[in-house]
Amino acid sequence: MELYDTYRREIHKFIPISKESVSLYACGPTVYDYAHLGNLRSYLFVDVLRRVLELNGFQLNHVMNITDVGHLTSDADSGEDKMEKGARKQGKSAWDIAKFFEKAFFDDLDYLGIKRPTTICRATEHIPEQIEYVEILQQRGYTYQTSDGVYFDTAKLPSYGKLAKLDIEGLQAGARVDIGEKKRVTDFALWKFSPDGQRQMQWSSPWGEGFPGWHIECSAMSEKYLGNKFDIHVGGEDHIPVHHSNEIAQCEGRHDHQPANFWMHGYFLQLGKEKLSKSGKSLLLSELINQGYDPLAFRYLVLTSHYRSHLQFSIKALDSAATALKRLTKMLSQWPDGGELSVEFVRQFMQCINSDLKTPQALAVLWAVTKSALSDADKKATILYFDQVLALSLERQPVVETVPQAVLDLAEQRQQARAAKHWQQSDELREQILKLGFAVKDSPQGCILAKI
RNA sequence: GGCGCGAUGACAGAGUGGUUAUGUAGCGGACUGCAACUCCGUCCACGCCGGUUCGAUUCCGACUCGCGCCUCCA
Repeated sequence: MELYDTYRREIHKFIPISKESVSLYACGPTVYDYAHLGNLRSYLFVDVLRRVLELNGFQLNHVMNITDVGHLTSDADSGEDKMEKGARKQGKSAWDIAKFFEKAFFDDLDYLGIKRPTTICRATEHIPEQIEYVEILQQRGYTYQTSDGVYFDTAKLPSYGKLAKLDIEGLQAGARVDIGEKKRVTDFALWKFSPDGQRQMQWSSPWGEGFPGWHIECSAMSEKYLGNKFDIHVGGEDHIPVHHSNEIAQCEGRHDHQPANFWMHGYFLQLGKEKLSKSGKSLLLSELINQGYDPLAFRYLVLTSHYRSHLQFSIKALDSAATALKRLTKMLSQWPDGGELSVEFVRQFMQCINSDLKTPQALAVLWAVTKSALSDADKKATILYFDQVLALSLERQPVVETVPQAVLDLAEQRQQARAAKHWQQSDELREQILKLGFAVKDSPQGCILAKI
């Protein structure tokens, strides 16, 4: 299979380091708030990647971090701590906040059919590893200290910023934030001293009481669980210029090479003209579920676009995805089991997904199967094979609704009216049933009631 | 201000130097008491101006517009 590597800006054949398993590190959430739909798109991308690798026969060693340390509100290493701010707002401890939003995050992943990583690691549970990492960088001469922390000296690394094609001079000139005591705009904190007053989260270190910088946790934990060279590192596109550039710098500072063979990035979901963000506009999966949407309709919508292009979210687009998904599950539920895979369609499907995860084309293959000359049983078997990657739960039976007695009574009355050809009365009864939230569909076997 | 990316039909979104996905919506028809569902058929596109070419939506250049990052962010 072939995957796009941001570092080389090219598609390359994927060859794992070990035949035993694929090592995959995914940047996880900072758990100080709910994940919005944009965040979730990124985890859907990782899930598709993982399922495609698995369908190709690879075992996965999938590690994801949970950033439960506060850090600061800006990459300029200044401003207020997000976690502590959230804690103060809600009157809870920073630790409680982290635990609460971590659970909410995994609930969302479950709704979307996203597989859990094989290893989940929390930043607060790996403080010694992070301190050790900084110590080694210090010994190797890549750090300097200011009044508020220990910083990585990016000037010591000629290759700094290659991933993002950063123009250091340009950044320096165009910087919109005060760089404080930092020597260079791209320098970043490895360890921060506790500011005035006590923080809820702080630890002792060779440099004093404080807390780790944002980027060091990923370097320390990926190395602990996957070694200093692993197969794939994934994250959102926003991580390219800062977070991942800094992770590479840290690894090069310690090992003289960058940590991953492939860097893959999921692109943003956009809401109209506005970008989703945690501080500004946000849209939650739980809101859609409360409005009656199947969460997997969102998954379908995400699959209709390629992970490396922006996706314009709208309720209209979600509706069209929901309709398409409903039609598919309905079709599948009416087809018999026991069919055989279509070798040709499976080949086409694999060709799509193995070519840098082309899920839009893969869905087109799926629809081609539904319209093909195959038997219904073979169509079903083939499509369910695809569903190992799509994970749209296409095999589920349509939900059996509990219909209130009042609705059943009205439906019975309507049947009688229809039998008597009292069409006007029949239509009025249908209106009444509709107001109670049920649609009426007549069939030769009687009428079918479906919740709207 | 600096760096990068993109402009495809009503919407979302693929792809391609000539045969122009896919889904939803629309339209026409079948079915239905009327609908819904389903089925059959069908319309609509490649921002603008030049260039290369037998031929460009696809390649190159300018322009216009939009977006992302350089604050938080997936």
